Amino acid sequence: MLTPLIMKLEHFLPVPDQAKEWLNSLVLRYDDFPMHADIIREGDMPSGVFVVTGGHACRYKILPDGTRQILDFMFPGDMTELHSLLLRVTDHGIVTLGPTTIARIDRGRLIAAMFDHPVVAVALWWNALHREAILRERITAIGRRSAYSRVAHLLCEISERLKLVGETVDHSYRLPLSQAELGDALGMSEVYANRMLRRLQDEGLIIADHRMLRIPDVDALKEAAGFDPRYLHLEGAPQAVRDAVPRWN
Amino acid sequence: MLTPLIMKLEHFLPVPDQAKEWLNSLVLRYDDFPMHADIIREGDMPSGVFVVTGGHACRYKILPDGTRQILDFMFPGDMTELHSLLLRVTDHGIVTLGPTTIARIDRGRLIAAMFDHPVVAVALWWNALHREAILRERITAIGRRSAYSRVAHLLCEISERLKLVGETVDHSYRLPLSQAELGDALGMSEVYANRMLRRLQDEGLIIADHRMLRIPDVDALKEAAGFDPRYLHLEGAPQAVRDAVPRWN
DNA sequence: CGGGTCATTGATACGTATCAATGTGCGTGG
DNA sequence: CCACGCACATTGATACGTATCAATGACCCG
Repeated sequence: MLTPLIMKLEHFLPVPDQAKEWLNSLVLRYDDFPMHADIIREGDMPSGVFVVTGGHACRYKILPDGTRQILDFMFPGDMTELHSLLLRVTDHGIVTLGPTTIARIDRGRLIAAMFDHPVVAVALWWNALHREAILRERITAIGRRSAYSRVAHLLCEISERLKLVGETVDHSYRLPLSQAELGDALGMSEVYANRMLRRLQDEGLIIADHRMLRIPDVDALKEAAGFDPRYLHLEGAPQAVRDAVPRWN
Repeated sequence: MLTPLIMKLEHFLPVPDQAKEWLNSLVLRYDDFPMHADIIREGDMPSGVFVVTGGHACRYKILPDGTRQILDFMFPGDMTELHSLLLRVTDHGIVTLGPTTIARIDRGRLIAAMFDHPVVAVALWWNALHREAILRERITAIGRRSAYSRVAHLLCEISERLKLVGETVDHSYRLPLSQAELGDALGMSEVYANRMLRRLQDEGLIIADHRMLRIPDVDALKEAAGFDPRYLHLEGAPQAVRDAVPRWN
């Protein structure tokens, strides 16, 4: 079931039951991947659209010298774009962070029938803008924030994103990353990522045990991170869009 | 006229004359801005869609400590997304780098009538993917490349992007940036950006005078940059899309 | 119970920021 | 037409953030 995707879209705009069923009907099949399995390799002919329905993955690039940059995370509800239709090769790979389930989507029907379900089309469009905003914020973080703030910032972002799909319980969640992966995502070394995490703990901003993370004082962590959640655009659709929905059905 | 936008889209897919006229008919008016003028300020209610038709601008964010990160450049032919329709506030500003002309687009007609011109819809979609790929590559560069490679890489990217809209003459072009702006785009200080440019010159990889830039040996510069142009997706539409176009008209 | 992945810590090297000063070109007003 | 001011480029000296290397410890799974 595409439940996480629907949960996410509903934060933007209420999705009618009929459209939910339609979305679910686009699933061709579900595939399970083990930890650290490539779903897409850079330079592949892009494959179809898919949605993460369980587990966690990330987009990444490998540089000539072998280092890796993680570009973005894919949590439940996150999906790939239509690269598959419009491009000849992918410019990045996607790898699982742990055991992961994806739903493969019928691309043709998705495109063709989005016209029949404008609510969904609009919600997916919002989703694309949301994703792009996350990329921009990552650029800002890596370019201009200290390592310390960057780690804090990413922890805030992950918290918000997991909350969208119900993977947090009051400001604590299971962090689906190793410290090496955290470093690769933030453009720093594994060792330094460790030190920044440690400092956040020592200062009481987070409580981490194994990979369970608790944020005792959200505002304090946001302060350290310079985190302003507006870039995630979680306020829901503007009134003009809500007003237009009935006309679309 | 939206000539630069059309030039760019045609690198992806031939655009019928009729669709070109239609695109041009969407322009509500043209606005001129002087150097260093804000077109959009962060936190504004997003304004409509616009296309840069002359001059150069950039998207940016300002951090709490006053530093700036430039997120992306907007060259002729580059346009804003439909933030205006779906979001409540913008998450970044847009400022001109020099005197700049923009074409304001009739958003309503753009959306409504894209259905009538699927070729344009698809080309604009490609354009969005192209832009997103640039953001991902910037993350990679800032996160994992040395300052030296980053500068070289950006010079390569700008060269390719300006070539798309006819602003290069065999591997030389006018760089529309100050060194401070270069630093802000690449997450480094102005002083260090200067030093890396200088080193590129000393090593004969670029020839720069004022803001005219010549690349005497493109392959050498690409080598230093670790630049692989595939991420720009300039190969044009896959055959499947080209085949579908006649059906859409 | 052994081997592997992941977390942790210390010592040291190096890339890049910062501060401060000087140089260069250019537009503007007197 | 010159002189001034201003933005931008350049350079040197120094401080500091972060990478790297290397070793040890903790945990998990088969």
